[in-house]
Amino acid sequence: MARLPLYLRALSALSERGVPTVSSEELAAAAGVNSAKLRKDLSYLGSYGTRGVGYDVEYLVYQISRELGLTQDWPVAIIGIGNLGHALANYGGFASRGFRVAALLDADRAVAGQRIAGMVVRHMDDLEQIVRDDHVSIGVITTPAPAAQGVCDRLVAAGITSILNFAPTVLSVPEGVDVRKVDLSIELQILAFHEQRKSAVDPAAPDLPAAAQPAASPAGGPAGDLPEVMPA
Amino acid sequence: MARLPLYLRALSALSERGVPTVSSEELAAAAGVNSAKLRKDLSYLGSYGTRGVGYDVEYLVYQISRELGLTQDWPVAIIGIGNLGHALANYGGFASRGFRVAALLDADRAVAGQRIAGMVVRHMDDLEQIVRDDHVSIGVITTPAPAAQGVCDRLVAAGITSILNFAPTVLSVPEGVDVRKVDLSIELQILAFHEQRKSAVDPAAPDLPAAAQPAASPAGGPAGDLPEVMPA
DNA sequence: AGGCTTTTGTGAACGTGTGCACAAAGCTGA
DNA sequence: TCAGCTTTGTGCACACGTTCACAAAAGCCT
Repeated sequence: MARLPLYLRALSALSERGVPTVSSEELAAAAGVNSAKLRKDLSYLGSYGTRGVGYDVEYLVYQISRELGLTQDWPVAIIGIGNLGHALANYGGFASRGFRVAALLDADRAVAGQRIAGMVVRHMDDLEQIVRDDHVSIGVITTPAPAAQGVCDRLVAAGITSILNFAPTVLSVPEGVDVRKVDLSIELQILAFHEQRKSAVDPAAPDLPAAAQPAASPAGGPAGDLPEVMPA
Repeated sequence: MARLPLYLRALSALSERGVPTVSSEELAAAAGVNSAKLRKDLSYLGSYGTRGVGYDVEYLVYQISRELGLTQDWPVAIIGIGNLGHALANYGGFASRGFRVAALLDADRAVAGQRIAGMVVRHMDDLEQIVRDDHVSIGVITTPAPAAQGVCDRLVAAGITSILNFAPTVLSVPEGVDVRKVDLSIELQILAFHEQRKSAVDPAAPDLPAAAQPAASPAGGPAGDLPEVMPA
């Protein structure tokens, strides 16, 4: 389940405060979910609670860590050392939970060779060798969108089956390869959508702005030209 | 719907290539979804397709942009100018679609005053004033986790009702405020989970490691001490 | 020892989202 | 004008995730 990491984080916080046991109600509140859902999720791992008492925090932390595979470490390669790749390389959150940044790669030979976060950036040419030698199991793509699919293909060909994609593209991968995507502009657009709904009292935008009539569409127009219609 | 931004991106790409119309089948493939689902999503906006032909690309781009509220621009404030905040400030993906970084803020007076991405970083003390004067409608939290809830509360008090949270915490907000979260380590943990499942042939970790027996738990232990059990 | 309280684990109802399949609609060409 | 082809829009069934509600279990207090 995709909620286990959330529970794990809440449990870790409790653990640091020295709390020995926690009820499903408390833990659910901390994770922001329904308590019945939480119990069902945990029961999927086995019966690790004690009725009338709750769950043993330390024990549950271990069980979830094990289920998530965090008892081993996962070497991660970051491909594309631009703004975001740079930030991720320096991000402390990786190492804290079983993830280790094993390699940084970039297609630009001016970037390759630089030291970032204590590591030397390698060139894309070495991708296959690095993946093999360092047993990299997870690839993080932080390249520009046009390069993402090509990088993805090379990662898959090199044997990687888990990819975290920050590039704003839909990656196509063969069966058996997991891709998760993080897309900032999509998140913002969803927020904008809801924000607009809240202030829906304003005069609604016209359904058929002259600039966007479907009839006689310019067809070949080099586009990018969003109609600049700005409702009042 | 949360898929509209995906469609919009695919449509924009088609638009740039000068494609005049597109069928639900093609667009669905580009967005990586089922064609029936796509048609249903689009029909929710109204009947903008032509049977036997497909959808007019430019027209649909406009309709979706309007639905998402992208025909107006949304001033965004980034709070917490660390690695990630720095990267986001320089990220071009914001401006490209109706979003404008209106302000950068940080609690550290050594950071406030610096110029980043052509803007002067302001101090947190000015948050309320900045939100009011610049009509900021979306707050992006890139602070460390412990500071996130406090920042969130101040944003909400200042009148912001949409928050994009990068800090690894569950934010609690009053009714009517939308929070979306982007959590790198959760994404990685989900990948690790599936990765472990794939290689599930390895000798399973023990169910009851001595280090994590629930009986006689150390209780007050200052935790953070994940059992260091590493199966084999 | 036995009843009372607390809390888990889960059966069952509910709601939502997904995908199939097909009729209606529009275009094209003769 | 009309037949035939293409593609949308949607009714329907299904599967999944969510939530309620409660019985069984465990601890505690008298």
